Amino acid sequence: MEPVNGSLRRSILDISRKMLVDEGFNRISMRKIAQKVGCSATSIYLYFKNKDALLHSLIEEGFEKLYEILSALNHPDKSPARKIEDYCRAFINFGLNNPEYYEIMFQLHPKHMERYPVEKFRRARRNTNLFMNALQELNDERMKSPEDARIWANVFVANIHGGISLLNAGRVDSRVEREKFIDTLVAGILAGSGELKLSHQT
Amino acid sequence: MEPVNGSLRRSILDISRKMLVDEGFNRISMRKIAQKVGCSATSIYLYFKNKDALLHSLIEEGFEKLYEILSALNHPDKSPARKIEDYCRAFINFGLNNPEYYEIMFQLHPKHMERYPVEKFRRARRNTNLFMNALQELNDERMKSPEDARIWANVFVANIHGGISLLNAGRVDSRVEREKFIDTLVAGILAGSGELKLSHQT
DNA sequence: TTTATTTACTTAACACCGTTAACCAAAAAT
DNA sequence: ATTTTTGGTTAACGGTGTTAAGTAAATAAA
Repeated sequence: MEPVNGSLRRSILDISRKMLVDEGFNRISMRKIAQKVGCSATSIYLYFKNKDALLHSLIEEGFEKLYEILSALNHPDKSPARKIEDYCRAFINFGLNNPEYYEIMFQLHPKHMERYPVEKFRRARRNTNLFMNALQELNDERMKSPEDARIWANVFVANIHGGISLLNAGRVDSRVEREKFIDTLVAGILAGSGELKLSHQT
Repeated sequence: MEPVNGSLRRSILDISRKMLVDEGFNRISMRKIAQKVGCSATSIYLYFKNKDALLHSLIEEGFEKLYEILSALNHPDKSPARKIEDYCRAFINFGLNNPEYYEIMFQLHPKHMERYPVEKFRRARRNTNLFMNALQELNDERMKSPEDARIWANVFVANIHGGISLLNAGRVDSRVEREKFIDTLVAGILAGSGELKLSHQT
């Protein structure tokens, strides 16, 4: 059975992406991908070294997608404080709206990331760098040095990640309203780094 | 081959716990457990409904262990602010020192948690409740209602979890010193909820 | 004391999984 | 016309969680 599309590699990626979004990461198998693509399971190995390498392509797509969203918020005539809050909320929305993408981007076991190419890691870091740049623009006394801004940027991402992770895992107390949790999470993140405040009170 | 210990269930749990700590969650298999225990793989099903149920016992152990650590810090003549910081640091240490336990407690895919007993969930929540109680003791204006304290307690745990998760996954920028990251994380968490400050500046 | 039943386990098997080795037909190059 | 490369295939290995059926020993009932 020939793939409709002449490029088998492209078909494999398209089907894998769809299966990831529809059924989730842990329901994907080489044989199931192959069956949907219309080729043998081993043909996938002609274009991807192994299952992890295939996954890495999807992970990269995820980080690119996130970066598209975040970098679009980086408008010159926006205050750095506002940028940071926008980044936070957009990041959270991305994580909640794309839980399967988010899982492989941030929750995948380190074992599967050992061979993630350095260059892809570098590109993924651009997302954290957006936070870092905005934090430096703040001219806050705690963020004077780039090193401090880098630390805080990583802490911001960690805090956001923690919220998304617990929400997606259903581990936030069910008596806590989702929206209030998110608002409080963002408020806490912003306040944590100095004098940042929510742009609109709830 | 008889298990040394007359209670097979106990032996299975002991071996599973050791394999979890030594080799990690995803290297555990029913057959490998059985081989080490000295019984057949299917014998495990006499005492645990399936692999998830076995895992749930270990998860529960993890939450009990964490609660022992945290509740020991809940001394009456300690300021609530100090309690909260101690909780944060002890929580983080637990996560970093017991990454395999932490993984199944907080990172396990929801699919594997669907049948986690409600009663065990309730016991696991005692950890968040420690934060909640301390936050209420603060008498901060933002924490007046128990509802607000509950939200903030969940946000605190989310922030802590985010840090542990990224550290254990090796996803914190390698140029950021581990200790500084943790200090900044804790400082951010404490500052986020109001006027809390680190007990000792770094 | 003999028979029946329960207890505590085992072996065999099913339907999957990622991955490798060996093979093969058609296209391209020599 | 013959060799080589391209782009796939099938078969197989050693694993996985789980279920069904069988079995030997201990216990209970007759």
